[in-house]
Amino acid sequence: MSPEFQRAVTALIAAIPRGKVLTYGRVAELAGYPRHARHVGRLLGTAPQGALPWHRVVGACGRIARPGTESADWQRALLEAEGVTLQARGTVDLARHLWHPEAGQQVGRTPASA
DNA sequence: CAATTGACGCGGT
DNA sequence: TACCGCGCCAATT
Repeated sequence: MSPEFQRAVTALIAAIPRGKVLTYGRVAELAGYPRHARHVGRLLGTAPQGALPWHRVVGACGRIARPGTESADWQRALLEAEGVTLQARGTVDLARHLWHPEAGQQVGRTPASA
């Protein structure tokens, strides 16, 4: 995993607005590394906790990762605290809170040659 | 060097 | 709707 990947992903997640969320796959894709959804998860797992709003990253269908763990419960609490409407199953309503990054806000792979 | 795992994702049964 | 399997890409053992 190149440090660039980590930089792009962490920066991207850190850029997620409050009350919005992104899916692992989306983060990887926006960071410039499609199919690297798992690596995003791995990165968050290895990344220092409290360093970035990892709670704004959810599964493909708005599902919270590792259900049953304290982390999952904590994540839900954080999301609700941000005003994120959770569906009955405890999943995030992506239709309402999926972050739609605007062009120019791309954090990963900064076009230095632009 | 080969096998297994992992904060994932999608399709099939 | 719930459960199972396969694909992905790197890291670890």
